[in-house]
Amino acid sequence: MTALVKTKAFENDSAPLQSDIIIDVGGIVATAPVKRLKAGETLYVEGDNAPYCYQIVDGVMKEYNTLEDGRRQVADFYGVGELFGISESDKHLHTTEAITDCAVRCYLHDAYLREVAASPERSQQLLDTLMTRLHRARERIVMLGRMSAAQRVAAFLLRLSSEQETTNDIQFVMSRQDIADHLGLTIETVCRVLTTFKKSHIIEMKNSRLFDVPDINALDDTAHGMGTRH
Amino acid sequence: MTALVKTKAFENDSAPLQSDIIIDVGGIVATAPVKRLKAGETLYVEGDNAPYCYQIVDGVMKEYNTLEDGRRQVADFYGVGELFGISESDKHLHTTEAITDCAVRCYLHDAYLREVAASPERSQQLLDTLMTRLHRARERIVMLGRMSAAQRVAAFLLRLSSEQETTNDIQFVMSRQDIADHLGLTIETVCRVLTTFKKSHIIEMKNSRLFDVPDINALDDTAHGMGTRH
DNA sequence: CGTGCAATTGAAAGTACTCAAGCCACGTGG
DNA sequence: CCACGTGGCTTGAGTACTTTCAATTGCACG
Repeated sequence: MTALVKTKAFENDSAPLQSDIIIDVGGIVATAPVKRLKAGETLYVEGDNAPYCYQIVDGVMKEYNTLEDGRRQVADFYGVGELFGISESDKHLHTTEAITDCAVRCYLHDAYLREVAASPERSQQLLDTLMTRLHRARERIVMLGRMSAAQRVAAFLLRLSSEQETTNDIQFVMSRQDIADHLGLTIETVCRVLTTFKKSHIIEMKNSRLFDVPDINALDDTAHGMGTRH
Repeated sequence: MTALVKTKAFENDSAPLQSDIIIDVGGIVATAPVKRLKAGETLYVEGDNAPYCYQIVDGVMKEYNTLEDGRRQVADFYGVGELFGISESDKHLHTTEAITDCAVRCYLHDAYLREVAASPERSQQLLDTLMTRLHRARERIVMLGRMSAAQRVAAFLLRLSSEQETTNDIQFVMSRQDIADHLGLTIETVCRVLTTFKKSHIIEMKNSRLFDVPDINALDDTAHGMGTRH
């Protein structure tokens, strides 16, 4: 349950990072350097050599592909504790960029895999991570293939909501463009759907990145209920 | 390089299965029972307990999800040699059905994972399989999120083409409905796109499931070229 | 108070969908 | 042998939803 919400990173550099969430994946945590990124900074680009894989210590990152014509498809957002860049064999297959200021632990790819191979538990752990990612990807395939704009946005809000323990609020860090690129929609459609939700009193917009959801079930109905594709 | 093409399974039950392609994944091949399925038969349904994972010995299968309203999203097609059902933790997450007559080797899920855990190479092998699946899934996410109907169909034909070593022909076993459910389109849209391709002389339809592609580059251009979503 | 970027709204166009009907190959029964 | 029914595929007409293009508004910042 990672939170794709704003954290207070860098407000005080001596403040403890949320490293209690970090599992020592290979006994290599101690030696793994931590890299800090400013919001908007790119960690690596699709096609780059992939000597490292990474685990988020603080912040939120997005992983995306750019098409020939400049459109983007955001594969996933990662929050604190999540590992990424591991599934790339040799070259990175995505571009990964910090949405907020971030801190990431860098593991040498080879060393990491060696550690994994040497330990059944760690192997199992990585296997679980990959399987989870695969499930997430498959869910998104269903979403992109078969759900309407309203359903996609509702499902996305639901995901955000489930990832934070706050009562009824949804606070998030990604832009409308990021959301659109994640859901396979345009920014305008995302806006219009949100406006519709607001008018239907499914959500209340405290500000453009902080919503209140008085009745989460209404949102859930929207995500799963009627509304064919198109 | 699995072939999602018609095989001559069951024409002669004593004919050697294409088991030369089968890698002995765990020394458990010898003891793994082989199950035979008629075309259209369901191996397991979403939500079933998942005691086994499977590897295709012969035939082509499809793995899909059914939505509340009856629409389907085909996650993937599997051909000879491919392993599936492994990423499910406890319950199956998809329904899997034989498209052609099939033969599948059944591995006890737990035993298989134990074998994997005990062997670094096998572990690596499974890791590779999962990573490949993840890449495939991500490619499909881009496709479903950002590509037009024509691009999706072209990309699908390209995949089929690359999976068979025949000169210019594309022979396949899945129905228009399967294709539509795989690409997130309707059966009518698939037909119309194919008709367009035929009129543009990008393909020639020898019969409804056997096409000729005189110029594969034209198809490639269609898959990657212009044609925004909507 | 202007500047710049993000978000929102409007109007028009386009793509893919729905519904409905026609076509074709094939198997069955008279 | 042929009429008939079935299932898969194709085509047509009209519609609905999303996109595109073009402003406009809102908000933070200097």
